[in-house]
Amino acid sequence: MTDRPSLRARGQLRPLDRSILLAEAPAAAERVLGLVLTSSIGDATVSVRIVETEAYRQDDPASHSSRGRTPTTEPMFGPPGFSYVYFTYGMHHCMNVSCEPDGIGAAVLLRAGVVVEGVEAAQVRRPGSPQRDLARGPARLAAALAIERSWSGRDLLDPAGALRLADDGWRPGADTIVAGPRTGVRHGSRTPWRFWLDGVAEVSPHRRHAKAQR
DNA sequence: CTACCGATATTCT
DNA sequence: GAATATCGGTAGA
Repeated sequence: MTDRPSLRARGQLRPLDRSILLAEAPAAAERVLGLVLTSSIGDATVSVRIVETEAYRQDDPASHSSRGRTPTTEPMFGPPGFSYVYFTYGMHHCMNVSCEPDGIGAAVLLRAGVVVEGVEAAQVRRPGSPQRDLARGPARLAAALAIERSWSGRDLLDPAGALRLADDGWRPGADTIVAGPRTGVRHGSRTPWRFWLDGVAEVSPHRRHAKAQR
């Protein structure tokens, strides 16, 4: 069980080394756990500590990049450390961080976070939500941080950007990271490319795709 | 807790 | 037309 105080404590934010995202998507997805994503979109600043991720690669039928480079999936094919935001089910946005070298279509989906700054602003964006659920799930996380598709393709490692990913000095212990099958995917549902921090209440409940196969 | 369902836009067949 | 990297509601165990 990861102790709760460590999830909320904040040290000095340091810029990330882009090379940590140069890794293959599953390794990059593990490395993103524990990092802090900050949004200064609109008139509020909201930060979350990432506690759940999923890896998507080019040779993977569940990945948006598997059917080639398109204008929407372009950020997945660019250099590591850029945002890829997609719109799905007619109403939800989801946020990814590109990984792997320039030219390869891969990214880490940010599935859940603990709000460590700007709880009040997040509550305004997600009225009626219990605090635990403010960023529990990829579309909820995007909503809490006011991320929409216009924020796709941004460099998250630019310390002056409105959307930025950083390390505040806290890192999860290797023995607190758990892996399992990805949530809601129809193809490739047996690949254990979902990663989360053990025992953290803000991790989203696992949902199988209704017609999951392979 | 699990299971189902409807809402809804973009992309693919 | 059909499918979808989801969510929030309701119903039931």
